[in-house]
Amino acid sequence: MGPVTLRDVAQLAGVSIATASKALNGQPQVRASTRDRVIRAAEQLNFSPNTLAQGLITQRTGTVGLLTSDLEGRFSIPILMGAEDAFGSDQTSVFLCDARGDAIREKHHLRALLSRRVDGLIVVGARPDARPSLGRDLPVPVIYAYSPSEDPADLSLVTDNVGGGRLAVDHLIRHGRRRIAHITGDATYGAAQDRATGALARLAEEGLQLAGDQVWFGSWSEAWGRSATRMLLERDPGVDAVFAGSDEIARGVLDVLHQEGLDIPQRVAVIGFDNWNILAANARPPLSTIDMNLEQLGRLAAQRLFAAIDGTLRSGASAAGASASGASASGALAPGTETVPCRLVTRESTG
Amino acid sequence: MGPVTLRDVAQLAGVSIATASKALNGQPQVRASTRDRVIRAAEQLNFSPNTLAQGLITQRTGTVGLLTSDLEGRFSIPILMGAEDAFGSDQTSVFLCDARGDAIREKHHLRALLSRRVDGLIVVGARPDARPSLGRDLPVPVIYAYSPSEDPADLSLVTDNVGGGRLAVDHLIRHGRRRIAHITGDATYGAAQDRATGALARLAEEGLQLAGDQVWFGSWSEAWGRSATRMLLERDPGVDAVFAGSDEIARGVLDVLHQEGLDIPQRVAVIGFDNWNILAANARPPLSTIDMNLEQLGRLAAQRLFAAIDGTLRSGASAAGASASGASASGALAPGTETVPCRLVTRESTG
DNA sequence: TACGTTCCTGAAAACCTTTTCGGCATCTCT
DNA sequence: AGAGATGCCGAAAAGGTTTTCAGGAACGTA
Repeated sequence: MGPVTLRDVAQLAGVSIATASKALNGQPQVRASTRDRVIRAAEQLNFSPNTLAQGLITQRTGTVGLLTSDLEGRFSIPILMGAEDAFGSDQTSVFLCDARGDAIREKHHLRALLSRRVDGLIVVGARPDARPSLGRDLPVPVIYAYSPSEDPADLSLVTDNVGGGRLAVDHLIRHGRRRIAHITGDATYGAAQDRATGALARLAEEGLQLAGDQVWFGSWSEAWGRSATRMLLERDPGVDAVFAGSDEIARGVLDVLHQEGLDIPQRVAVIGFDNWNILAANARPPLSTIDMNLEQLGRLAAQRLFAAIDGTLRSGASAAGASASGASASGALAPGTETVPCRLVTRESTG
Repeated sequence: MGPVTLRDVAQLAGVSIATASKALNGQPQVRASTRDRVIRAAEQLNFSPNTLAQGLITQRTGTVGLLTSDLEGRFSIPILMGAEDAFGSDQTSVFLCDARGDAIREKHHLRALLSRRVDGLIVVGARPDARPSLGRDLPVPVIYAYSPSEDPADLSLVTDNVGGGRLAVDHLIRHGRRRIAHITGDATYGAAQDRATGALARLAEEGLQLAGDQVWFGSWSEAWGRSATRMLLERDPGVDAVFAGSDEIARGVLDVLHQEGLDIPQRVAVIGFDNWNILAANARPPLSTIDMNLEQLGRLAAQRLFAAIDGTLRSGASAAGASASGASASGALAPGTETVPCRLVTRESTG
């Protein structure tokens, strides 16, 4: 006995397959009593429709592919969660594919997803810098999240790193800090540059100079946070606040400040970036930080994608005979780069 | 122009759909020259078969569901990665569903996955303790990873926490430590109990007592690691090694040891648990720890699942007429709980 | 030449659902 | 009572593939 099909339900209810289908899908042309009979039969048999067959005919599978290069990383997961709950579990299921940063594997996954007839794709990169586009002529809409696409014709959703940097420094200034340093990660990351840009802009508005007279670029590690802090204290012992480019770096900063016996936040305030909970919330003292709102970014990506899917379906249906203009489905997506603002999370490290 | 179908390929190659199908699937009853023509046509059109249609007829979708309750957590991700690469991206795609720890949402997801006709399921819990079974009469094989199922008829794959505890203490003993303390997390977690059990067993073999005369149960946080260490040092100042139940706790331990000016590892060695890289590798000094081999666990889960799927298909096919014994597909899985050993990762915190 | 093999190909059924459209019965209105 | 409208239902096609089975061609043999 295989799985129960619509035929079984129809038979039990004493109607045709067509009627059973209409009854279960809420089509109006079914008498109320008939509908009830069908629904009861379906419940009794614990019927659930075969989505493969549905997808085959409706040309819509209710699945999306999430193509990431950063599974172990902390970026794709919140995005995934945001996407998941925006889609709603009954409607849409998510295929998760990790390309491990390998372009070939990515192509493989892409092909597999397309042959599974996903309705759309979300691409999540491993770093916030631009990444190659999957191409313009895909049969489904694509959204790039976190890492923007290099092709401006694609729709990308990214964190507002400039705004985040500004937000961090603004917070420090509001707490009366005047001698603010910035220790951050790898200078080749656009995110590092952007955060520094935002920070400097806010300082300039206030007529302030950066403490230590430079942005301390290095690596995204606790060790770099430690050594940079030592150098900083040597060059500018009067520093009263540090904006760290990541929570990891901030942990290193805290560590050295403790060693030097400098009270936090009395003597020096510290703010991080990422709101990586395990690091920030457990720090001593708990770390104020900038949250990139990645879940919101994921939700937004899902919403945009949804809209695009509906759009292509409608336009695809109506334009089928009228136009054969372009195979691309991305027409439904307003191209460009959308920016999601950051959010300040205050804890005790800034008072 | 919709997606290219087998009909298009057949037409271009000048054969029937049936022949095209056989040619592409490596069926023997096709002349070599014909096969070539079909393959070239398929390549030229960039054909990829509609997996929905394939699944509909072969009764096999090449998809599995991964049902987790711990997405943001660090446990499901490595397992997911292990599963992903064991499946091989061309063959199998993974639906990822996060139930957020809610049983109702889990039911929802389960229903959705079944109606998508996944070939199998992997269930990953949020804590290492037993969780309710999804039930015995599911139409596909199910494997429980990390959290075992409460039903012994299911197949569960879990970490060997007892062995891990033993491994940690053994490592400390081999480095000449005799006064070993154990600070760990919530006593209601089976994992905490098991790790302690393993640790105590190894100590007993050596005729040693636990330093501080007790296992320090508390919470899985850095803060607890700090306060427990202070209490420990007060009660037993001569302690020369600490086995922490998690890397978070270990970070707290390190912190206080630094404050007290006790050299690590000279004066006190510290070992953690989890090998949570961001915490362990960046610690000062880098933290020795126990790795739970979660990726391997994921790979193993995928392999077992694969075997079960093949098994049910074959037996399902051959037994279809002969027997109508049970609807359950799990007959192909040897039930019980399989245990995956832990692995020692040595860094500088133990010398 | 007639017949039996062996090879290859194609028509058609099957998988399960949705949707269109024709048809029957029941009403409504004159 | 007859004509038209309305409400419900079912037959059938469609979606893209796999697989079975029948039949045609080519070949070898008697």
